[in-house]
Formats: sequence, C-alpha cells, structure tokens
Amino acid sequence: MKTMQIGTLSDQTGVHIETIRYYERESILPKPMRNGGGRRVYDGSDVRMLNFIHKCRGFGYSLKEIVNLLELVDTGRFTCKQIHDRTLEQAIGVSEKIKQLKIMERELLQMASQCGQGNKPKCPIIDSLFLE
Amino acid sequence: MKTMQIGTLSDQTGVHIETIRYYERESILPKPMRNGGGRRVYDGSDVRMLNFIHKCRGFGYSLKEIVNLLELVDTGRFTCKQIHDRTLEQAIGVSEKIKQLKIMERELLQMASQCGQGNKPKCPIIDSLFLE
DNA sequence: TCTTGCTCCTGTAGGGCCTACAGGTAGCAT
DNA sequence: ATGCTACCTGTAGGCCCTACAGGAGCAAGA
Repeated sequence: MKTMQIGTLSDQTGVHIETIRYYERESILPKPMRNGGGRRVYDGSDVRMLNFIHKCRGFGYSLKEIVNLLELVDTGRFTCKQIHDRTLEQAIGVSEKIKQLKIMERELLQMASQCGQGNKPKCPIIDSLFLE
Repeated sequence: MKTMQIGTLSDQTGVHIETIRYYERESILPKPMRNGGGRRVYDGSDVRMLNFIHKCRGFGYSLKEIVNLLELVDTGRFTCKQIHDRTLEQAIGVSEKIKQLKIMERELLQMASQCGQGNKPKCPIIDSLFLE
C-alpha cells in the first residue's frame, strides 16, 4: 500500500498541514502510524477520509456534524434515507445562503451605481449604509 | 433627543447586547454616556452607527475593514471614487461566493437524487463524499 | 415598604476553526 | 560534513462572538 507523509497528504487533499494536525488533535482524524523518525505516515484511506471532511466543510457542515456523520458511516448505523434527508436539508440551507448573498450583491451593485465616483468626501454609498 | 438603554439599541438594530458591549471594548463603537445607575445610554446616532456596522458585517466586511471605513467617514478623508471601488470589490467577492454555493447546491441535490432512500446502511451520497 | 422580576453591570472563560511561530529533529542530496 | 527541506511539539494568537457568574438598578404590584 502506498504511504505518504503529511505534506503529500496536504497536497493531495488541499488541506493545510496545520489543519490536518488540528483535526488529529480534535479526534476528527484518527491518529496515524509513525515511521522510525516519529513522522506521521498516511495511506489512501486517510486521503479518502480527509477528502470527505474537506468536502463536507465546503458544504457548510460544522466539524461536529462531520464527526457525527463519520460515526454513522463507521458503524454502519445509518439508513440511506437518513443521509438523503440530511443532504437535502443541507441543500436547502445552501440555497438560503445564496438568496441572502444575491440580495447583498444587488444592494452593493445598486449602491455602486448610484455613486458619482467623484473626488469629494460625500458619497451616497456611505449615506445608505447609515440608513435603516 | 430620544435616548435608550442597551436592550432597546439591541432591539432596534438586531445586534446582540453582548456583541454591542464587545464592539465597545474593541473600540469599534464609542464609549456611551452612563446614567445615574451606571447604565449605558444611547441615542439616535448610535443606532445609525450600529446599523452601519451591522450592514457592513452582513456584506462580509471584517471589523477591521469597518473601522477603517468609519475612520474614512469620520475624518472625511475619502473620495466618492474610493468608496465606489471598495463597494464594487465587495460585490465581486459576493458573486464569487454565490458561484461556489451554486456549485455546492447542485452537487448536493444531485447526490440526494441518486439516493434510493432505502433503509440499508449503504448510500451513494456517502460514497461520493469519499471520492475525489 | 417590601418583594418580585426584569434589565443591566463587570469580568472572565469558552467556542469554533483554524493559523502562526519558536525551537528542535529527520532525512536526503551534494 | 553541510545544507536544505520537511517534519515534529507546544503554545499562543486571531477573529468574532457567546456564555456564564455574581451582583446592582429600577419599575410595578402586594
């Protein structure tokens, strides 16, 4: 089996070395084997697991939620339906965020468009930020 | 001039009391007057300022950036063009976030749709999260 | 007048998720 | 032997809150 050190794991997953060690400290990743010199040794299963965590983070799961998910997976104590529902929930959360951000985007662009871009210290953007 | 205590300020702006006190500690908000009993007393200008901060936070500005902005505003050391450019930058950042979230949303929904929702501990969602 | 109950006070610690640094070792190439 | 890079541990910091604990102000009712 192909093994690697932490730097390679970091490269392959896009997760910073410090973050990997942090995940280990927080028991989100299992403690890896060490080589003769005391260095962490990882293999393909670690890559898979870290990818899982990284993806989930990207999807907005908290580390706690990820740990829960991983436990479900590890112990096989989950049904496909459970995971389906959680995923859907997550998707709804994401689309909610998108909505919010779109409103922001629109407001920002609108503010920018109202701005004369002059060189005087008087700006409608600032004014509108003070409102409401 | 109408004055209020911290709870009312919190209600009017949607910013938690603790957060208001935190902003004061961090010199983001000016230290307010106190009444006889030692309680903070605010007025309309505080509402405006806190709204500004709150909105900016919502638009993704860090507290440090907000302090910078407020200094610019206070001292009049800004041009309309400067603010315009910052706002546009912010808008670009927001639309970047939206793009990312849309990808997420699509992936999540796709994963959910591939799921049989059965009651067995075997799920294509989990499988796909382990990939990449 | 006394009590109840709410809002407020200060100070400090914790939480989530990293990130950075200091001071040292492993391991490989020259 | 000498560099150099990648790694190690431990700890502190950063950002932005959030949550106590232990106490005081204050208005309204019994």
